Amino acid sequence: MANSKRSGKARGRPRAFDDDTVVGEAMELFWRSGYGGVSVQDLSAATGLSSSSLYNAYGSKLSLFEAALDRYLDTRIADRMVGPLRKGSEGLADVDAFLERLIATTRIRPPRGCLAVNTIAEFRQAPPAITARTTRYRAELRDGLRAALGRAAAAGEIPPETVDVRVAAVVPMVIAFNLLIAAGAPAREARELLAAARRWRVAAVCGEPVAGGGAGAGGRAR
Amino acid sequence: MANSKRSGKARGRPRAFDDDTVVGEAMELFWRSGYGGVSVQDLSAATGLSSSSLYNAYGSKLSLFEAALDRYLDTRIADRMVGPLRKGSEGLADVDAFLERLIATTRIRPPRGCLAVNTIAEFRQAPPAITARTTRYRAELRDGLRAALGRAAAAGEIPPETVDVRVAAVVPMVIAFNLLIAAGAPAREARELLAAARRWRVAAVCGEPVAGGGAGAGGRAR
DNA sequence: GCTATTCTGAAACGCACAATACAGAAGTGA
DNA sequence: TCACTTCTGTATTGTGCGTTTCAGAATAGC
Repeated sequence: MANSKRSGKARGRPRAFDDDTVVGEAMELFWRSGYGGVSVQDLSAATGLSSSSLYNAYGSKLSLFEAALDRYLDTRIADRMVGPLRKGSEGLADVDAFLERLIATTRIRPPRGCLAVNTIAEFRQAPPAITARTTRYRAELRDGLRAALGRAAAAGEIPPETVDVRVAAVVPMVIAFNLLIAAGAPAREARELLAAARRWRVAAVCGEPVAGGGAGAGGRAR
Repeated sequence: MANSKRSGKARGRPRAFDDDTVVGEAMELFWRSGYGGVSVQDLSAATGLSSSSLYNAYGSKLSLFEAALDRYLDTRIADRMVGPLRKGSEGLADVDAFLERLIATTRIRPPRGCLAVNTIAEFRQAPPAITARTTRYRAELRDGLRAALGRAAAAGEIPPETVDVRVAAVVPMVIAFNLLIAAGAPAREARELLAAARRWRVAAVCGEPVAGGGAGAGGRAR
């Protein structure tokens, strides 16, 4: 029944493997090849554990994937990527640094994108346990950007009332960027997208209202 | 050996099904559920053909998928979506109409996105026959946008030297839009992306040059 | 020591899948 | 008519998958 964490008093034969290591290996595997691209045999080979041990500890392939995804969100996203964004001391500069960090992930060969975004792309109708985690990913992203842009507004870098629309525009761009990277699209194309995100970060596009989205072929600039 | 097209002189027992209908049904199925989400049994049930007939006619599930993808690219993309873009008589207005058409696809329930983009997202390392078709998709998109923006430049709507950068920015946005739709993201989020694409289409972002850096945060800054 | 509890490894299970074999049906041209 | 070619349905094959079974090994508390 999926006791991935043993209770405090350890009775019986103790575990011969380290839980953190196994989840970490699984994360790497799922990150590189996707959920469907990794078989239990692959997990067994990578961790050195038999399938019965894996099932005894984690219950199912999907449960192990959930643990790996949690690990990814905790360490890679919450800590490494959006942590500085949320807890930074600057405004727009922190957003720039975040986008720079994103671009840096491009250089890994072969490109594996972002595990959370890959998961969104892979599952057509994801089970609730997965949806909850991809939702968390988007929430982390949104909150981090909102915090940084909030500081930017407080510092007078941007008008405060434009924070929300900026966040709403940048979040999907970040997701799209990662999707393109994982899909093997030319890095040049993906970076065009980030350049656009950077402009959204910087300022309201002049001449056209930031909010509204529609308005046909609205205000022709120039 | 996969005679999906019978030669002119029909000898032997004639086919009892219509090739176009079968490929069309397959396209709908793959579009809705993805390549991995459709089994040969599903195809058999949807078309009314036995698996042996399907294999006799198309050779393999992948070959049938290729035919369905070709059909999709021919009818939905080349004809319906980018046809008016390429052969239109206006400039920016044609681009607007194209984006409007894109938004209209959002209203279909459940959202199935774009078959070509879904394919990009589904295949981690796609076989060459698939890659060739997704590449064609991006080429169609790029050429159509380039044609319309070229007319816009000729009409004086935009500076001619900015055509290429605009195309390079809008194409990934369209792809990203479709990916978000297929992933079940809130339509509102996806439309934020298109709103950004529309601004890229419309004009140089005022105050900031389209290419290169302005205001301290241009594409290459830092 | 004993007993209870928990891990581990080899093997196997059931299932769904893509793909095939085969024999008969249904046409063709001569 | 005949011989020949091509389609079609039933049944089956082989394969890989996630998962389970089970017997034994290892350690805890008593």
